[in-house]
Amino acid sequence: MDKKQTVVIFEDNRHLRESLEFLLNLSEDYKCVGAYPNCNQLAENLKGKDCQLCLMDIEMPGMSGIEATKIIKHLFPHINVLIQTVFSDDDSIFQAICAGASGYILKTTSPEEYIEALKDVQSGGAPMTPSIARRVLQLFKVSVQIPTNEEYNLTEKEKLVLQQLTEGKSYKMIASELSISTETVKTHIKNIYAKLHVHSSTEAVAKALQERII
Amino acid sequence: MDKKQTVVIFEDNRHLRESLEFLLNLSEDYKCVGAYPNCNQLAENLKGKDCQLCLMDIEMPGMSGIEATKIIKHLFPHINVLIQTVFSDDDSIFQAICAGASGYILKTTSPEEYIEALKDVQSGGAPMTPSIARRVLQLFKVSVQIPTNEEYNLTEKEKLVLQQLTEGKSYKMIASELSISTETVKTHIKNIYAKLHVHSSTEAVAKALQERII
DNA sequence: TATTCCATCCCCCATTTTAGGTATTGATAC
DNA sequence: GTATCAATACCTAAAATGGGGGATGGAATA
Repeated sequence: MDKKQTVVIFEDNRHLRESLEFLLNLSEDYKCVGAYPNCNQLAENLKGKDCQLCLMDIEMPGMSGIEATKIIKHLFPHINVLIQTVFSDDDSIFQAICAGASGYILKTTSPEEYIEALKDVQSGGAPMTPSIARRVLQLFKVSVQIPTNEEYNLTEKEKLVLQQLTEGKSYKMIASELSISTETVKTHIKNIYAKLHVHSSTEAVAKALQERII
Repeated sequence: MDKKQTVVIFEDNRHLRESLEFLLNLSEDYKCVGAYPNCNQLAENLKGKDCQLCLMDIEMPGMSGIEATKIIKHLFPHINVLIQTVFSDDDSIFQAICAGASGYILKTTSPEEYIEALKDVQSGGAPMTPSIARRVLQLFKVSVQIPTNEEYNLTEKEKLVLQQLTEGKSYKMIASELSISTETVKTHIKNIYAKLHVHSSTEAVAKALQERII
């Protein structure tokens, strides 16, 4: 790395804030270009600073670190936000991550690990504790998992037809796509409706997409 | 914790496998109830073992640890799978996590950290490195974010109607739901079609659900 | 061999949806 | 004070869809 990474600190505890500033400026790879006790002038504080990384406290008077993170990621998407907090409060850290934070560290962390976490973020990592990671994983699984709703016993052709339906195609288009007559498409769709217990294409598409039957 | 946690090991390197078994049986909290060099008799190996945790190598002759993880999570969803690997190969670890793994550790990890990771998993955590965590985060954001497809300029009423449409309702049902005439519903839907550039309800529903316009 | 299941096609008929319009009201903007 | 737009509603006609049948050949299965 050629140049020092620029860091801005938001931390209401003066002692900690100044310690961090000191620590960063001591290091070879980082320099602190701003340190503030709250986020009430967030935008002005960051404007024109060429800031690459934010150290963000969660609990601060006025705007919370989570709100601030959202705003930063909206105004300056390139800035990585690293949350720092006293207690490992899963819920607020989780919220912070959802708000766009790149990771978090405990304030009880040793100076070496602090710098380590900064490097993790810089190299594209997202430092977080296992319990946070698990929560993220679970959320992720919820939205990605295939809920094994293959229980409708659709045949291969029926799945194909349903697939086409979810792409918004009409009977005619499906027919030509699958090289069968529209009457056959109709028969398949009738059977699909019976199996899914629906009575219209919109219902079928909604069910297929929401339960990922496709 | 009252009883020892039961662990099964899948690891093709005999030396490592036996070391792990030894390490686990030495510990206060774990006992190894099986250790196998591959996953070719996976189901039989786990059946009737009351196994709570699996240590799973990724690279093994025959079935890979990722395949094995999928099968385990399908057959025995309660079992937590902890991936162990020599190199921090982001991609396969990521795949393993998608397959349902609860975390992973490097084989170079010290015995203390090994036990630490096991405890993390047991207490609901998901040990992983920052780089993996970042990838999971990114994927998570991709699947959760609202892709700002508010660019269709739907009015409030139109969004409402579209919402109902995605629930599979007919014009009549929407009309009575929103206490307007079906003719008005029709008008709204015509406008929706024009704005989304679609020509049927299935297309509209597909677009709405896939792009999360709802 | 008989039976069952799947994929294919056809018919009829009622209902729903789509595609053109037009029109009124109220609110907001210029 | 006029223009614009959202929301409301109606009309007509064409097109698509849904629900009820029935029929055939082929493959798998009992």
